[in-house]
Amino acid sequence: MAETKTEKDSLTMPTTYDPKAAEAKWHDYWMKGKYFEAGKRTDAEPYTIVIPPPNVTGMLHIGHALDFTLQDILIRFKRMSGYDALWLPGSDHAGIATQTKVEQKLREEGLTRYDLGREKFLEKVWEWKEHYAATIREQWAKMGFSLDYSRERFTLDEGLSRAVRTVFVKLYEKGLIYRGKYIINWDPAARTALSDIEVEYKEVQGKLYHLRYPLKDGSGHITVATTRPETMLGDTAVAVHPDDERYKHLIGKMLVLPIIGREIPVIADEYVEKEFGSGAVKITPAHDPNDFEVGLRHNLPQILVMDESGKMNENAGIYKGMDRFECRKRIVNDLQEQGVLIKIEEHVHQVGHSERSGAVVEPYLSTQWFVKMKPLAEKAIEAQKSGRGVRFVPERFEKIYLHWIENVRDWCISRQLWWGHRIPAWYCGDCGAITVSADEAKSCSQCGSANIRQDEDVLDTWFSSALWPFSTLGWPDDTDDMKRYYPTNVLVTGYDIIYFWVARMIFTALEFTGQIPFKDVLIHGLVRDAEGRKMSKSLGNGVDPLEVIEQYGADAMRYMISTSSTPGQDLRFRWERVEQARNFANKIWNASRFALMNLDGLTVEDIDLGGDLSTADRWILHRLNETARDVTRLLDQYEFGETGRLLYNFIWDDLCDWYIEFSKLRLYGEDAEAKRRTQSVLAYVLDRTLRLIHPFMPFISEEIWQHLPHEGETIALAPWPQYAAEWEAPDAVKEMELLMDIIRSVRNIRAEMNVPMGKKVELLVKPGSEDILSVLLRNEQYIARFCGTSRLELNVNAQPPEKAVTAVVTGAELYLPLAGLIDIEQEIARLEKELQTLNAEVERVEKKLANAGFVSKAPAKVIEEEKAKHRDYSEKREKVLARLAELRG
RNA sequence: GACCUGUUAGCUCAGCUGGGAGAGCACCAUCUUGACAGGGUGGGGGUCAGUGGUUCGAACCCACUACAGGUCACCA
Repeated sequence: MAETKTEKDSLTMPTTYDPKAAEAKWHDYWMKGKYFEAGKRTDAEPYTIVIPPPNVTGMLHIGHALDFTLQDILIRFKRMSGYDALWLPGSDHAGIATQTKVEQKLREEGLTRYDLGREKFLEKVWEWKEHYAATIREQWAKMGFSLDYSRERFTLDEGLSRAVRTVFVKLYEKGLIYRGKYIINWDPAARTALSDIEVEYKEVQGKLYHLRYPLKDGSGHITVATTRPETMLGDTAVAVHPDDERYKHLIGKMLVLPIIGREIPVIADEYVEKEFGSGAVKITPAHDPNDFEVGLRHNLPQILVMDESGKMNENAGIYKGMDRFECRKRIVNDLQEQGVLIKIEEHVHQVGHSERSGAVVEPYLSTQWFVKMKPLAEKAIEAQKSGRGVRFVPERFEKIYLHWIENVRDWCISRQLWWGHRIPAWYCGDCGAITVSADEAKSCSQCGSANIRQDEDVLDTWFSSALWPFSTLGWPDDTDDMKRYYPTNVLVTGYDIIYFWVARMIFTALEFTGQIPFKDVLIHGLVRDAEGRKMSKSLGNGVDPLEVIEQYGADAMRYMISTSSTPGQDLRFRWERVEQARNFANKIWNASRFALMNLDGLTVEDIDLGGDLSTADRWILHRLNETARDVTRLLDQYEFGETGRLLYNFIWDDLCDWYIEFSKLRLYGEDAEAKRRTQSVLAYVLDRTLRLIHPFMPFISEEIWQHLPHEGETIALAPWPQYAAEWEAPDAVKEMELLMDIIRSVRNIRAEMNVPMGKKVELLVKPGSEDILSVLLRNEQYIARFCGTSRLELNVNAQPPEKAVTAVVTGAELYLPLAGLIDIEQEIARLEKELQTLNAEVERVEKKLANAGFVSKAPAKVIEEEKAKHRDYSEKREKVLARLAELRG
């Protein structure tokens, strides 16, 4: 649908860009056109990104905006470059996080999940989910993301749930999933198990309590130290090092545990370090991971002294029912009274906290499901080290990934929650066997009894996230999407979830698809506040992307956030930068407005870049060509910041400040043919420029592009500008640079000498500079325009008048006669300052060129450049020196 | 304790396989020049944290030091 607009359109364009109207309009238009649905270009190469699914816990924050914007830039870039681009959207059920939120809401109504029961509670969570999934979609729309909604997925939808059960069953059958009683990280607030990485260790100023346990035979005692005295209620031994001379004679003897009175043995185990503390360690197998291991080796009883909410249980005797921290206070008091507590030391140590609830994590003996990591990790390590792994950008994150996976321990995957994938395991009430099945089990696989009961627990959220890149494409079925779009091209995410997610996707993908899930992993940093602090609810320093959009527009936000980022590096959110981006959008808007006012109904068919183009025309086409080449290269390298700067400079400096100013004379001039050619170039360059900026600023580029002469329904599908050698125009570049040099030089003098606008400018050219003169003559009007005068005179003059200012330009002798405006002293001072800088430059280059090592070893190109600089600076310096001599008489 | 990242203009940051120090904001001067004052033009401002090394040449590579931030692992 080729359309041509007339200049009338531009009259309706206000002098500042109004993002609101354009944004709503174009997003609807894109959706109606289904431009982002993949699979239409069957002959094109696919390019796939699967979105890191946001949690349905709430609204998207500015960190999401960064992550998604980078993806949208890539996907739009690739779509325009001709790929069959698929950006697959979705969201994550986020087990603990979502359940906690809904429970919080219930609590406000005075209810708990138990009041509702599992089914009713889950209904509430689904309501919550629907609400936030819809909110998230609205936010995506506002940010202008080109997602393929026809393929949207949710981690708990039917297909993905089936993938989860399939993986569980297969791993179980391979012996890579097992159930067992181990020490796990227990969150007493959420009352669920956690995996190792869901525990955050924080440095805490605690105390080290030294306790004296008496020997049963009354022959003495052993001193042990602990940071958690309440766990002594569960002690079942005291361990010493087998070679420790101090204790050797006590090994095998019995101690009497104070308060409880239980008799516990002194055992020998190499785990104990002789040098630390007293060299004797109390062993609590049910409440400490190391003690648990020791307990297994020595067949010690495992005594739990707390319940699931962190309260002391019946094994704690008189402390039963007390909260664990309350109990600590009381027991310390009691131990002191009994003379057992002999010393309390201040002790700084790391204490694990639940990543979700913030509660102090309790190492807790409990029966849970685990994934056996070693065989899976080995495959992943092998793939990575043999070069068949994923490519991390920046590279350094590969080390972090490898370090983790090389040291990973078994993964606790069961959670005592309701919101999530229920574990597909059934226990037989008759024979006790476990039946694991991807489909609903009806009877025990061992004895056939129908008296079976499904495991109450659900799987860790990250278990389903780990399958995301392929489960979303239809796995375990061998779907068309799976065949076409897998493995995906790039995963874009923050460094904070490399362990949680990236690593787990890699090893599960290798295990189940035999391929890496994505070729590249682009790691970006975190968005921090203006002071560099992490954004958090408690600080209240978070930035709402919708507010940014409300104030400055989605394009400004996108441009700001994407171009402020360097791979792997955090960035600070500063409103000034959004403002700068908004101003940039406005600059584009106004440049376009100018073009539209002056295209006189030009159509696509009218655009003709052949024929006799002006120097400026050829120069801007050359610059556009270079810019397209560099932007393409930089985007392929994920250098968003550099790309943004390149486009900014090209648009603001080259296109607006130089080319558009140059074009005015021809657009306002009498020569109809020249005017038409310039209109062509202007329309063409603007069109291609909008395409280049479109991935960053989709709305404004579409809005303007639709007003311009164009072909096609949307700029989102317009072909990406390609570099073409035919647009190289070195001669035009050279001439433009000379002109710019002259103009800048004259402007500089104007400003320094306070020459008023409109004052006649006379340029004198020394005899012998005829080639320069011809360039000047050809561009007389332009120079006048740029120098702020309508009266320009060009003269050949061997002897400049005394009251003239020297414009130092390479290849020319230029003087501005400014009688009455300057005095000689002033000009001498100005020239001397200039001489100083030139001297320094010449000296630097001469030193370099005089260096034998440089001349013999540096590349020829570099030497040539230095020589050219030397000629340039020397020439300018000669002029200044000569002029100074003249002025001084 | 191990490792990682940073330290560049008053502020926030670029500087993409080593080759004359950049941007935005702020500051000063100036311009109501027919797209844009959210603008134009011109200008001031930096021993690129420090020391040593490699190199013809270092903000960039190597070593060490200082400071800031982070990750991981920890012994009761």
